[in-house]
Amino acid sequence: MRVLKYAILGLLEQEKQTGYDIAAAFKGALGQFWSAKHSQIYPELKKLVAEGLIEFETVIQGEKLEKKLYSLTVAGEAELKEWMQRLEAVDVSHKDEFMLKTFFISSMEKEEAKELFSNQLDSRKRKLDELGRILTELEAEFGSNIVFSSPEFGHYLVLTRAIEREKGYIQWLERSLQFME
Amino acid sequence: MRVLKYAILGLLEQEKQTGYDIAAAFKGALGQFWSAKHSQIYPELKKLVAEGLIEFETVIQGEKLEKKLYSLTVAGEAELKEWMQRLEAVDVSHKDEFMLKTFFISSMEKEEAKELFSNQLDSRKRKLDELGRILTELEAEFGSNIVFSSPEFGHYLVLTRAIEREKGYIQWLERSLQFME
DNA sequence: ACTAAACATGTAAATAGTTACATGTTATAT
DNA sequence: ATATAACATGTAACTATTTACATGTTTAGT
Repeated sequence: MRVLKYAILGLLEQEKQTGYDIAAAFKGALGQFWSAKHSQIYPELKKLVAEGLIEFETVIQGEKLEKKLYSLTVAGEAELKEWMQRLEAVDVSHKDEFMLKTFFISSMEKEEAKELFSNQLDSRKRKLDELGRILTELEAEFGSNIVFSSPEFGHYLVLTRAIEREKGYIQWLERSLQFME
Repeated sequence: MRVLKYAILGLLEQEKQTGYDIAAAFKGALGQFWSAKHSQIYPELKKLVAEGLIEFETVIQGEKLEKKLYSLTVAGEAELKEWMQRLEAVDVSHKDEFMLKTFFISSMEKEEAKELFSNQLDSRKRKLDELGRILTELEAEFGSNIVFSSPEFGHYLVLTRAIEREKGYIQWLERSLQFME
């Protein structure tokens, strides 16, 4: 499927940037739904250059640090657009190791299961707090007038989705814990 | 992490079964959160036998079809238990290609974006219907008295989680579409 | 001046997962 | 009888991803 290819094309469409910047982007809100390590990014960038979808200019940072600023070619823009418009089927298995354990819950003692769920609940709550803080920052910077045409609309949508996903998970964990009483 | 290893151990703890049965299990509710193809399952089974975590007896089906019924060894049971009790950190990136596209939504025309979201909404609604039917079947078979000690409690929890996940996704899609008006 | 964190780029080796190749048996419906 | 779907097991090749190895520069704080 080469999804990383499109992730990179999409990021470069927003802004000229280095491989390092791309790796950093995956550490933000985007990383909730897609990410890759630099060891995967650099070879992919090389491949995309070879395919003529992106190009780069070498820029000197400070005295001698050479960094590569990548940008989309016309062909790259076309490929990105084609992928964006594709209507793909919903993929089934969003892998989740915790839910795999849950499936096997009958092999556990009730107290063990409760501990497992409580611990997961704590982690999810902490993550929700963190996401809430990021949203607050975004709203502080752009106000509540983020609409379709705003460049940060995508960021906003992804954040709200991540937050609601956590909320849903938390509710389910709480109800499941009650169920175990 | 070798999660497939634990998926197999967990399934074998519930019941003696063949590689084919394991592949079939991933096509049910469990498959919403973990799955693997038979081409990954068979080599993993071989590896687990070599490690002494599972063993098999060859059974003749009909005239000459040899099938291998796998079961847990004592060591396998211990490994499964150890994994079940592990309190692991929530992993960040649950990869979702649609959300990746969403992040890049500002590169689209509004009408294109609406089509993308409407299409996703339809798929999600169809999936929700399907999951609802499976839950109805489960409740028809076991009634609403599925409690912690029931062997189908894990199945029930996983199904309810899958259903609520879809509901949350659908709500977010609907609100996002309204936002685009 | 010095140090630590952040910036910056790569490769190698291993593991995980998918698609394609390959084969044969058994049960069910017509 | 016969065809089809389901049962059953494997390997090969490729793609995707992670962990580890490897190196060097720049910026910001003390």
